[in-house]
Amino acid sequence: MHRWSELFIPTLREAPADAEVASHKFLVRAGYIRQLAAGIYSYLFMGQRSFNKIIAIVRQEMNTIGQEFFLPTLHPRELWEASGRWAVMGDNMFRLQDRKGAELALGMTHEEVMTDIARKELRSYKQLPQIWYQIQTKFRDEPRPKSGLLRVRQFTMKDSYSFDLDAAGLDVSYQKHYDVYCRIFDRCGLRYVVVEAHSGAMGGSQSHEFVVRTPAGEDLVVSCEKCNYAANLEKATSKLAAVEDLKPEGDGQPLLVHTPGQKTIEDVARYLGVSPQNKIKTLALMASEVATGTGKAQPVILLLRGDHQMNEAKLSTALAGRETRPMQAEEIEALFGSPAGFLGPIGIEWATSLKDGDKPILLVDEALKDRRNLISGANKQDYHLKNVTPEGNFHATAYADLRSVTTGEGCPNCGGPLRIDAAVEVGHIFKLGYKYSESMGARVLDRHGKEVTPIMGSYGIGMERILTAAVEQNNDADGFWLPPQIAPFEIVVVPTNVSDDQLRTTAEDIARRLETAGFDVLLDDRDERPGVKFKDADLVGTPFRVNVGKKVTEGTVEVVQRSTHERHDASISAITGHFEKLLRPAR
RNA sequence: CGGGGAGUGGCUCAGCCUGGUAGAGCACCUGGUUCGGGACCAGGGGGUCGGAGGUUCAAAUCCUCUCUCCCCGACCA
Repeated sequence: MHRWSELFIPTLREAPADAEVASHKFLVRAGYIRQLAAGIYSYLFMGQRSFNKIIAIVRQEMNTIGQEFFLPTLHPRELWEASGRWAVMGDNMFRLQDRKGAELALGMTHEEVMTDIARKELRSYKQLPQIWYQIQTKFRDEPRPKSGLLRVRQFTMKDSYSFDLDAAGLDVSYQKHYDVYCRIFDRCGLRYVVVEAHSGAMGGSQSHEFVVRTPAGEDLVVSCEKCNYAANLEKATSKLAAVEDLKPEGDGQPLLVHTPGQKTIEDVARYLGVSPQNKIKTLALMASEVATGTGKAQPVILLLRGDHQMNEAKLSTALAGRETRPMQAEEIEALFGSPAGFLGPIGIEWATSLKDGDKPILLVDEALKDRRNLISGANKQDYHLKNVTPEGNFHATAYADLRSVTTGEGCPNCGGPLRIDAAVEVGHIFKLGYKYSESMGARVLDRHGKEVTPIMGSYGIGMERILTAAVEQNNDADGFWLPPQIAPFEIVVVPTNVSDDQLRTTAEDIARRLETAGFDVLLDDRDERPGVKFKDADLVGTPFRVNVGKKVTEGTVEVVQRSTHERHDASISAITGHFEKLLRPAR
């Protein structure tokens, strides 16, 4: 039996001064975790107990579709060179040398190791499909760890990898993961949403994120108030309300107007008495191949509607993964012959395709397509141009979706209003395609004896984020309560006074019977005043409490539901049946 | 990496400006009273004031350098 008096559950009255978000404050106060360094945490008894329950759920569900492995966390450099990611991962990868000076990395993800096994072992289509997973520590040297366990440098991930003969097979593996992830998060008691996501540095074609809405989150998710559309902000699109174009002025050709000192979109719009929606926003960037840093940078000019924001993920997609940085003042002068603030697309010869490496690229957001008589910078200090019409007065290298959706715009499916919420990403599934199997040389023979490259998927769950998200979703001024499935204890039994023999022995008896019935029970046998015990019980995440007090003489105790503070009397003799109904309703 | 903030007992903080015997509350130990929402009384233990260097008769306090942590930004499978 778990007796509080003998356990190490170091609760704190006050939150540590450096904790900001609820989950961080409460996990520390409840004695679940302690910090060792920035983004590095120790799990104490209560934290590890909850964590083990989460792991058990994930393992049990994953075993229905895949096979559990356990891969090394120490990776030789050569492996990462093979996929090309030794350079790509940059400072985010922890690196070290062995005694011989050979270079190693701490694993931040395991595509390389899994693919290495696949390329050495898989020979025939008859061996496919395969789904391999592990629950393992990952190391990422985040530039800025934050928010307690929400963004850390060492964490535990369930990562899985699928190998299929063809795209149709990948669809099946992907869907299996989708379904299993839903079961996992359901069983963990999370309120989550699945959103379309940008596949980012992982590459690949399709991707979904499983996210939990909370202000503490770092992701922004867009969802429709009317239908079930949901997408990460990096991916979300919207329908825009029509904008009325300006009337042409003069002969309808671009018309120079003096705008002294008016640099920002808002300034110019106000000065000229027009809406920013009738303005062109011109952004000047330099693009280069990721990682090499050696290839020459190519100018990329972005045009957006004046009131829109550029979306970096979409830009990265439009540029086929090349990375960008803002142009420096000298580079702007050299290309436009004008200082920033008065830039525009006219008077410059643009590339006709993205491959055309000698000329600057002009990427234009789709929201500017078919617009007329816009106002842009004139590439001349203190001047702007009126009557600027895309394809009439300049030619885009390409049109693309480059802007971020904003609240209230129309859902792309149904037109309903979109909302944007902060969220924590707890799971992510990717269709990787051939990126790793191709670069690392995994091949099998198909049924015709022809050599083919298996197609891959990769799938991750941030294990501690399940705990963190649950705390973010279930807390109040006094502490938090976890869903019973992932709580370190389901029930805490609290005798109000242990020096009263009857209360103490009754509490012991109740705790023992509940434990025998299969519940995780914590008996608070400490010689403390009731108030102290109640406060602690409310703090440490147990969803139910049994108060063993004066009413034992009547044969009853008090059952308190932590989430609502609702309390009701229950008969001592029928206490196990009582909790069977509360906690095991399905049985 | 840019900007901001903070390091004083286990926790939360005061003291620093204006240099002069290191403090409070909580926690902890002992004894007693108490016992349904973080009790009270009495006694007690515990601090290289993040580190190094400097100024000074004298440094938690002033100066220089440095380390660490937190927040905002950049970044982020």
